[in-house]
Amino acid sequence: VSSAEESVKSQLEDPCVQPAGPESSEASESQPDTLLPLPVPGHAGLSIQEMVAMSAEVDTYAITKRVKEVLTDNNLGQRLFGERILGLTQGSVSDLLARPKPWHKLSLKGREPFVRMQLWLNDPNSVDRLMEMKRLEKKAYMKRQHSSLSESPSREGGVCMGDYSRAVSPQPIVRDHQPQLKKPRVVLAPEEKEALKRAYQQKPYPSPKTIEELANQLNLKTSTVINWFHNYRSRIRRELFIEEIQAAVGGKSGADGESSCDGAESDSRASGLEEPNPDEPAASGNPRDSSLRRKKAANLNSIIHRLEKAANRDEPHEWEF
DNA sequence: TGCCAGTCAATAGG
DNA sequence: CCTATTGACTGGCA
Repeated sequence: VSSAEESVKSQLEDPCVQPAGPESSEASESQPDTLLPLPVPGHAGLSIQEMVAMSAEVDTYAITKRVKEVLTDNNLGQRLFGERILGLTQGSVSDLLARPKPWHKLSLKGREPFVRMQLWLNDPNSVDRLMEMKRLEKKAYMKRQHSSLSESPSREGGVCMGDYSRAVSPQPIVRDHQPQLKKPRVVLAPEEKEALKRAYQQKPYPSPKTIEELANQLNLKTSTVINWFHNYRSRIRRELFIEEIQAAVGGKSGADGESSCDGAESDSRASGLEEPNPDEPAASGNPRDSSLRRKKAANLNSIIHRLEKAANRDEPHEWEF
């Protein structure tokens, strides 16, 4: 009812709206802390959380697609975008952009990054600002390199604004030895994963006892097995969501241009919910499962078909209130 | 407690 | 450099 709400709606809704006011409230560009809880410039001081709570349904798939285009078109990396715009790390951004969950399956927290992306896309100056940040980072980096070359590799004095990001400070370490005191990071062997997947298919929710056994057989810590099951379940679930979001279709008007169409045949057809079926890893083995990709591609055709169909029929949007 | 969602962050490929 | 993958962690729930 409030005008604020109206503004939020229009902002989030149309990927092409232009904010009336050329705000330009230059918002720092320093501490990550300054960026994150941003009150969203140009929005009556609304916090993203508030906006997230009010925002109408958003097409996460369309947004990520657009973001990917803009980033690649402008040579902007996920790290920069993630740290500066979303407040997330590169890996998270990659994951988010590659497998966005449908809006209705997201929690409030999970919607936040998408609202930020939408806002970012709607802001005509966003790209330039990011490029500027990139430039500054590079400059700072060069400066550091230079100073460490010409002088003692110690401090650089605060010559430049403390801009570069956060966790980029893996420095003080080395003080002592114990190079291995840093968790070795478990890397499961292909056969171990195979075994776990087999166990999963037999029982997605293994009892503590079963987990214990598996851990023993595979020589893994039980926590590793537990984590593996949690992760695997959620990732499988997510794959299903993705198919759902695409099939569900919200039939956005306009939509951007076509999409590439792979020339892949559609043999598709898969059993029920199998999933990256364990083909033969044998021989030279195939480290990465790409069968999922294939399957997804196969789905694409039907999805596109449905999208076109949906685009025809009018959409009964009814957010209201 | 166990589950899940969202992330982090190390690391493997390019 | 950059991106994709993935084991582990965190906070919320019930």
